[in-house]
Amino acid sequence: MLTAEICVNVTAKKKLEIYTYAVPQKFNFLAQGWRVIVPFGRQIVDGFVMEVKDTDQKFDFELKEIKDVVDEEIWFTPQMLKMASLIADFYLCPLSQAMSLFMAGNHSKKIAPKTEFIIKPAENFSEIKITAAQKVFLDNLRECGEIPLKEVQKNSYIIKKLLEKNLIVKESRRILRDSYANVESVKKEIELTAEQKNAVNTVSLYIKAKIHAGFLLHGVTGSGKTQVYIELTKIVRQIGRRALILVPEISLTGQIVKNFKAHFSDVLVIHSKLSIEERNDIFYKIRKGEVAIVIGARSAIFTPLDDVGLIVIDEEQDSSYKQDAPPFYHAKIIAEEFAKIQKAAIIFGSATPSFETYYRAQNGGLGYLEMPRRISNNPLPEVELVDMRTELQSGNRSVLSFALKNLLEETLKNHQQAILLLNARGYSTFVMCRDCGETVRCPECGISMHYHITDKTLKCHHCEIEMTPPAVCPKCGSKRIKYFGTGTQKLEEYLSAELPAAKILRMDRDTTTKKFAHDEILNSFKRGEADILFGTKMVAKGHDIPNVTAVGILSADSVLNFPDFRAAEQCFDLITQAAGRAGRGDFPGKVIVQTYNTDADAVKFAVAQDFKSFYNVEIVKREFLFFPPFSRLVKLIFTAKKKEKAVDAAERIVNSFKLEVMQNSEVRHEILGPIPAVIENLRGEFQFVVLIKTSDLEIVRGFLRFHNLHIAPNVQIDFDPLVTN
DNA sequence: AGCACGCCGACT
DNA sequence: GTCGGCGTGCTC
Repeated sequence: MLTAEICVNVTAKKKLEIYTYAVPQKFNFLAQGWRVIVPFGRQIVDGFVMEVKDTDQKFDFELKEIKDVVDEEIWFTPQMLKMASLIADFYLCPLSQAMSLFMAGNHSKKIAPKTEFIIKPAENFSEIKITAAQKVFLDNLRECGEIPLKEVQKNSYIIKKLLEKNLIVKESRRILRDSYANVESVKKEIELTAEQKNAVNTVSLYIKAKIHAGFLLHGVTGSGKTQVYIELTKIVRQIGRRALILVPEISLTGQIVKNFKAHFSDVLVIHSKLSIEERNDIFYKIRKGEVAIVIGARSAIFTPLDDVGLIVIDEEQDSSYKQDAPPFYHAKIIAEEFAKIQKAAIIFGSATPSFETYYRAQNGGLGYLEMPRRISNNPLPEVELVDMRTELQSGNRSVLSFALKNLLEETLKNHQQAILLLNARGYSTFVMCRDCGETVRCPECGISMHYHITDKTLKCHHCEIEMTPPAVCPKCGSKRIKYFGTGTQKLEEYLSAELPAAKILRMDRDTTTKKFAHDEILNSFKRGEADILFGTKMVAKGHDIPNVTAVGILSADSVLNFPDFRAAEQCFDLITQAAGRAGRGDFPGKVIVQTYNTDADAVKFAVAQDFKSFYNVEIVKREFLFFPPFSRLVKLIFTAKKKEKAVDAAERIVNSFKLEVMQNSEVRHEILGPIPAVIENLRGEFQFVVLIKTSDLEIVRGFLRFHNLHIAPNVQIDFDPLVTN
């Protein structure tokens, strides 16, 4: 009897996840890597074939039969299976969860490829008499080779007759969708700077020799990192290997995709907004070897792409490379493992590298390639710091300082463009009762709700809950309810009032829900259809618009106030990125940074555009506090309906860790907590956080396994968390 | 995820 | 004594 070992794809964490199923005769072609649909308990779930055996073994239970197959071909290559098991081991997650990363969403239904009918001339046919019209049609078809049926529908009678006479045949053909097929761009041959050449030459040695090596490409904004990626991809193509380019978000892919498409024909783009069906088509093309270059957001590492010679992680410090749901993977870590397996070069590109990456580059873990100058020797923009406290004292209660307002007016007069960054969307950022000080908070998670003026609702930006604003204060009954704080919607109103001549364009999550909304907004701005682009941090990233000469950062410290050890690093990054949008063309740029916190190192050094000094100051604190890069972090999140239960479970683990690991360990560990999570009560569940800092991740992993935390239902494990609370 | 099994508090 | 609370375990 034919049996299959199936890894069942159910969300629960369990001890066992491989089950034996009977293979019905009609599926006797099944082999490792197929996706199938199986009955499991009372449910119907999808599963992955790990092994097929022909056995006469007796089972003390009755085997169930595989119900159906999902795809038309094997889904998982051996390479993908290897990566999945690596991920499961590293992140202590179920294998099925790791394997699910290599698919578009979960689906326990068959996916039919999109097909169309084509007609083509029959190969063997006997000469028979046909009408003149039929002959014309047939000759034309022989000329073309094949024609989709729907394009010649008006000739349906002729086609019917020709089919009857066996002179043509009808076949179904798979259609492969590609929403980026029509992206076009002009190829520009550019003379590389000395630093670009040096970077290309260094890395290309490893690419040509097919030796794994990692590099930090540390280039200031506008130094031409993309061109380095393109030159290296050319070398990869010359030796017949493939390239994988990871970018943080879809908003960023537009620019890079265009640049790559100008140089290469076999580029494909992957991101999470593609439909399941289109993603399937893309995987099909990759498996068939028709694709040499894949560009995409973090999930683009989960493809069948093989024989990869180069992996690029652009803007490697970006937080979107980390998944914020189990298994909490970081694309950087997975990409580097993939690079080792492939013997590929991996490049981490950034203007403001993460401290972990920079530290590795300083200590020999990565090659260090520096590009401290902009291309064509454009100067970095001039940056001015404005203290909003003195602004307030001199009677300016507006969100725009005098200096920034002047700069905007000046920019408009010169027919140049400006970008404004404000890290809050909605109209007002909080709603408060003037009499008792009560603020409206989200009933699910407890963070303050933002007022949105377009639909006159309060929205929680964390769990997207909406409600109508209260007419009277729910606590004291007062009618004196007021809206405070400025979000992008209020800024829009303010800009129209203060600068009536300016055409303005808003970009935040509310205006970019559609598939290509980012590109549309940025392209419109690039064509000069607006003078000012303003919005949340997505306005700060990646794009290259030569006519932008002014940048305003309305509240640089909004990031700084997060209670997290990486807050300063992120604040520095945001200011640098935003400032980097200015002065990329023929005119020099000017940046105004507004802050209430002029003394903060992150703000000071970002204004001076001095990454290295900032790093040198900040890294000392990291070492003292035993934070990364001096330790690895593991965050445990304990959840329970009753507060005491979550706390008890967390405390037991903290005590065990101290007793079993810290007391007799030769290397340094620290454990903090349990502390209530920032959002303590999420959907009626209490969350408590325990943070482990360690110099040996393997020891911690062993401890977690020993206590079965990886299969405990009320615990989430986050390796290398981005935030500690 | 669902659903059965099983061990402790409030009721006819 | 029993009805039902939901904590725990199982699904080839």
